[in-house]
Amino acid sequence: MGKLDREFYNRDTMTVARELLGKYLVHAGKGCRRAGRIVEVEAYLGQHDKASHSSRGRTARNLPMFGPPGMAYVYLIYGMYYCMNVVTEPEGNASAVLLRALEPLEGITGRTQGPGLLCRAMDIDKRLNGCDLLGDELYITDAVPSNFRIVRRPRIGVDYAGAWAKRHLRFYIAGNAYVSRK
DNA sequence: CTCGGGATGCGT
DNA sequence: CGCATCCCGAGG
Repeated sequence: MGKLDREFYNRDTMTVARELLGKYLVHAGKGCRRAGRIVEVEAYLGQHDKASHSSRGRTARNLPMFGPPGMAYVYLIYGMYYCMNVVTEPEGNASAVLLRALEPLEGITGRTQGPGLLCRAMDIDKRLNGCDLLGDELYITDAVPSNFRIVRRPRIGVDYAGAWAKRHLRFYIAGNAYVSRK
């Protein structure tokens, strides 16, 4: 299974989000390897998206979002969990896809239903912020083809974002047991 | 510098 | 619904 290349990420964010479903997220750490199948994601559509961290312009935290596609944007939330995004679209568009849930494949002990648990189970934290997903530590690979239906729903936890909160930018694999908040 | 709140998850 | 727990980002 090949690693996804730069051009995969350098596309329309909703397309990347949908196509990430079913792919494999791999964290090859020191001596241990963790992997899971991506089953739930959310799209964040650039600076005009009021729910996006990039909506108030470039800041210290969201810097990776403004960089080239194919990089990881990892941030701390509520003082105790990390969330991982993959940066999409050409540099400067400040768009990304949040990885919300995985189906465990390899080396995973904890739960993976939800962005915070996903990062904990995959041992993903601030150290991996800005990491290139075309490198050898953290990356996403193609998967064996499988048929599934994709469900679209409003994103979780962004009620403050007005009209943007209503848009169906959360995507998940229909019927999958590892999807959060079904 | 202070201060309010957050792309969460868990227990009540 | 409350809360843990801490960093970010806005404002003075």
